[in-house]
Amino acid sequence: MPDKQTHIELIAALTAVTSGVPRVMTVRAGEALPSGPFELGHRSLQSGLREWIGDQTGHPIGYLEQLYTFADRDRSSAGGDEGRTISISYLGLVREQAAPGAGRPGWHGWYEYFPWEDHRDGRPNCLLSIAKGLHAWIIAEPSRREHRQRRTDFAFGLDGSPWNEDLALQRYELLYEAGIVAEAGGKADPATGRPMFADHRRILATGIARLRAKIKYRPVVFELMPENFTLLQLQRTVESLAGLTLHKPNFRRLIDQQELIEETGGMSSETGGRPAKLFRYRHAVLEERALSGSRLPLSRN
Amino acid sequence: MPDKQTHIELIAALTAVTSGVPRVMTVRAGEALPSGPFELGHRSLQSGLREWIGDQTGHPIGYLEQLYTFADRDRSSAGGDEGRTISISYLGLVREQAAPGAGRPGWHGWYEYFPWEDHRDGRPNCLLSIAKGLHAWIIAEPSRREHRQRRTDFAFGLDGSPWNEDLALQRYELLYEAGIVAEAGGKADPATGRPMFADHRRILATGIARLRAKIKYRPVVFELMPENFTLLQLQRTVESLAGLTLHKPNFRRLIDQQELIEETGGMSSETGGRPAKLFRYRHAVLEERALSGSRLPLSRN
DNA sequence: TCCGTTAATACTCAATTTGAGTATATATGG
DNA sequence: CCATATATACTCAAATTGAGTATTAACGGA
Repeated sequence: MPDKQTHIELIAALTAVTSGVPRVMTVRAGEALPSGPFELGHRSLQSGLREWIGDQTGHPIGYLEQLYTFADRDRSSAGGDEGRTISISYLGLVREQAAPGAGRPGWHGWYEYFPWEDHRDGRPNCLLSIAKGLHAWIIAEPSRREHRQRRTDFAFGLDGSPWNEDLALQRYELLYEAGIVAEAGGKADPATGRPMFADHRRILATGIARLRAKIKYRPVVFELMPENFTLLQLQRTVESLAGLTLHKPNFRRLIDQQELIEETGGMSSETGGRPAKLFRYRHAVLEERALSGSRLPLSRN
Repeated sequence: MPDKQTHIELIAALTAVTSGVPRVMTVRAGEALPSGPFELGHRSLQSGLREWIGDQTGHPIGYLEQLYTFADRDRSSAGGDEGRTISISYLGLVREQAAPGAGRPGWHGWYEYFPWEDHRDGRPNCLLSIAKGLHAWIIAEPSRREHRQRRTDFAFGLDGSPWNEDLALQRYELLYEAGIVAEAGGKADPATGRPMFADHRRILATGIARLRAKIKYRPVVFELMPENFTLLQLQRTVESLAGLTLHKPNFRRLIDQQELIEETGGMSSETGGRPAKLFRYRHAVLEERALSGSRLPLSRN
């Protein structure tokens, strides 16, 4: 074995929201995330990925954030020992756009891959069969039973725990550990969602969890919105990402406390009710602004 | 050029808190973070790093979290084109311990490298000279003046903006961009802190920012505490990390609302006042628990 | 022994922020 | 002109947070 090369691979979880559905860009008929080698010529990882995405898809990326770097041997795609692959994964946000033409890479809904994550119409039924599978795993090993039970209850909002949308990654990893998900040898079952190549679904879960956490303290949603939008459109976008329904009056109050948006003057009468005011994001003033605050009990001395 | 190898390097920002000072493990007389090549034999990045740290230092790592992966050519240490280095950086937390013996790698205080980050005794004076340097940079380019001013005011809590301890990374990157910091060609000045090799100080800033954000919503402080501790010790540790003083009664209220700790029954009379109850972290019950909640206005339907 | 000092611990109270709900206004399509 | 669908504006109680006060328990000299 003369030349055990290490390959550096960039993987992108690109997300857009169209008509209330958060979608991810895929290749291979929805089975993989777009990825490519990191070329030596690139100035940095980010710029390498940006260039590469610009070429592969027509979509300019507004927002790009590093997710995680993987090199686990036991999860690598090329199982053998002909070198190793380091995968550096990114989350990218793309503005809503017309449906892509034929021949283009496909956009698939998040919740095809994670049906248990969408709670906008209440707890999805697939959670019942998932809970059954998890229970089998919990009782399979008496010595770890209690610990597994606690982790499961916490992650999936069982036995009194509330559902927490931020735990998308923990949930996927628990299903993986329990062998329920197809990538971990589980049997095909619509309740456990559509599998993906290698660890791509895990990367997508990482991206979802990161985005769900981030919309609460940084104004990243606006990277997914068109220039002008109504408050309900904004709310629907956030709801689709969080997989939850929000309280309309309170959502509005929250938004205008932050002073992140301003009226354009225009109105929209798309939806059939009273026409809504159009708003736009106040780019100029607020590029680098934190939303929430300390959560630590400061003393002012 | 036959063999343009890509090197994978692991870099660790290991932190411990001793007697109210957060410290980082360094090598080369405080000029660099410990780092080493990623060997092909390792099962995963994390385990590779754990092994390696275990060998190099006597300290077992309780908590280890990936920070960021860098490959920017213009920040690489070996400036030439003999291949490229990918640096994967980690934040590790180490429990308080007796002072390390001679010959061991050294622990240096965070605030030697970032004197402007410690606000426990009020705004440090070094901020005055830093603000002066930043102002020169702001007015140097009239077309970007307003934008630079806003970013500076926000990051450093100037002109009405409050100081936000979470922005440690933004602050360092601003100083880098402005050429104030020695790594970016700035002149030596105690106010701008002690420089480090290559981009190691940037990695430390990333770790500090991550940890400051994380203590607010995950119980990670306990990774830095001894088995038994008093409430004031806990408070002092949090304060040292955040670089802020906290309001004692409210800190206590916060802590026991979370139900993260329990009394051991013992007392401590170390400090000279009334003896304090000793507490311990409730490992068993709470390994995977989120603290804060949604910040999204849910509807309960 | 008494008194100043240093903490620990226990409360109080007003100001904000949240959660939840109600009321009114303005479109559209029969 | 009315049913329907949404937009927008308020209200109000409950919970959380920020700030401060009071009391208790040790120690170390004078």
